[in-house]
Amino acid sequence: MDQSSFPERQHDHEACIHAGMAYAEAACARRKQRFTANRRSVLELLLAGHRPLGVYELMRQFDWKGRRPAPAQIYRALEFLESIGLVHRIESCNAYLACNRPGHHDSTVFLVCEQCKTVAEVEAKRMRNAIADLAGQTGFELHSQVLEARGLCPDCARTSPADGTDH
Amino acid sequence: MDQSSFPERQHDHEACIHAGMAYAEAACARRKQRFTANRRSVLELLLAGHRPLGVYELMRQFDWKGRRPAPAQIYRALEFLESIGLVHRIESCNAYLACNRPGHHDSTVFLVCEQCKTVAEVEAKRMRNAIADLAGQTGFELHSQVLEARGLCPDCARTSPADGTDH
DNA sequence: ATCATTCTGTTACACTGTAACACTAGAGCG
DNA sequence: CGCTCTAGTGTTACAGTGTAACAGAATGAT
Repeated sequence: MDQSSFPERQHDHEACIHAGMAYAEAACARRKQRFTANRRSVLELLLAGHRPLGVYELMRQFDWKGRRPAPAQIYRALEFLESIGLVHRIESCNAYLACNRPGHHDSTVFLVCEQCKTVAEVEAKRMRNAIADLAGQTGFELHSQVLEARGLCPDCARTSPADGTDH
Repeated sequence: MDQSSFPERQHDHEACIHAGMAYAEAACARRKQRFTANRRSVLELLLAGHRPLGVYELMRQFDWKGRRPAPAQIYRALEFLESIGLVHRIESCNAYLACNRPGHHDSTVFLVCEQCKTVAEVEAKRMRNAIADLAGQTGFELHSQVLEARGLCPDCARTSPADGTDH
């Protein structure tokens, strides 16, 4: 139930969790970095949540022998996971999302639903290139791009019509 | 001194402050809203700062009979100024910027310098349209877009070369 | 075993943002 | 003019976001 036509709902969630974990293991092995329990837990929570999670949300969900980790703990894991391209910060939410297209991390626009908070990642390499060109023309040395669209996913748009009175 | 070729440094700062204030007066008159002392002060600070300012920065600069306003005070003014299109929140900085092209508010990409924190606003209507198309294709109901490029402005790029060892 | 490095656990603090409530200033009206 | 209604203010209090710093544990290299 609760399936729809919006991209990020059409997938096998279990499979995508496994794929994410496997990608992380591989990326760590390749770079000779450690995939520690801390990092593993945070990634698991993000993959399972499947939407942007704030740091306090992560802290609360972090089942850790009864105690709760401090923010720094979470931030370290997030920073690491971002560095290997598995997690994305959604700036307009102050929250973090497990990337479901690891590796394509840098050619994506995020469509953020303001109601149900789901995020779709859509291919947008051309847009990224266009911005790189724009920047280049002014002599700006581009490091990274933040491309986020905010609105309502198809499901929520249907449920709460924008404005009935558009006559 | 300190002039350069990057777009947002080529302007008469005094004139742009006056233009901003005048625009605000006009917009308020048109909408029958009040341009109160609180709102005026915040806008003046942002226009004078000419780069994104955080709320605490604004609070500290707010000269207010010796006392300091609470955050809510500032947020209210910011919310109002955003609503009339004179101020933009830069998501990737958690900070606010007085728009130097009031009215063109929605057809812009922000180039944020990670070193000196200046922000250039460059015309990008086509990019906005492209994203609107992308969203439309998936059935996403678009409300707003966050388009920010991060990197080094030409001045800072010159000062701190990206990487000498690029042979 | 030792040493250096990386990561963890922790404290403490600064910044960002919101809820709630009593109060004040203006606008509209009799 | 005074009354009332509303928008905006001044304030307290708190929740969430993010970083600095440091001691100690775990790992990897020799």
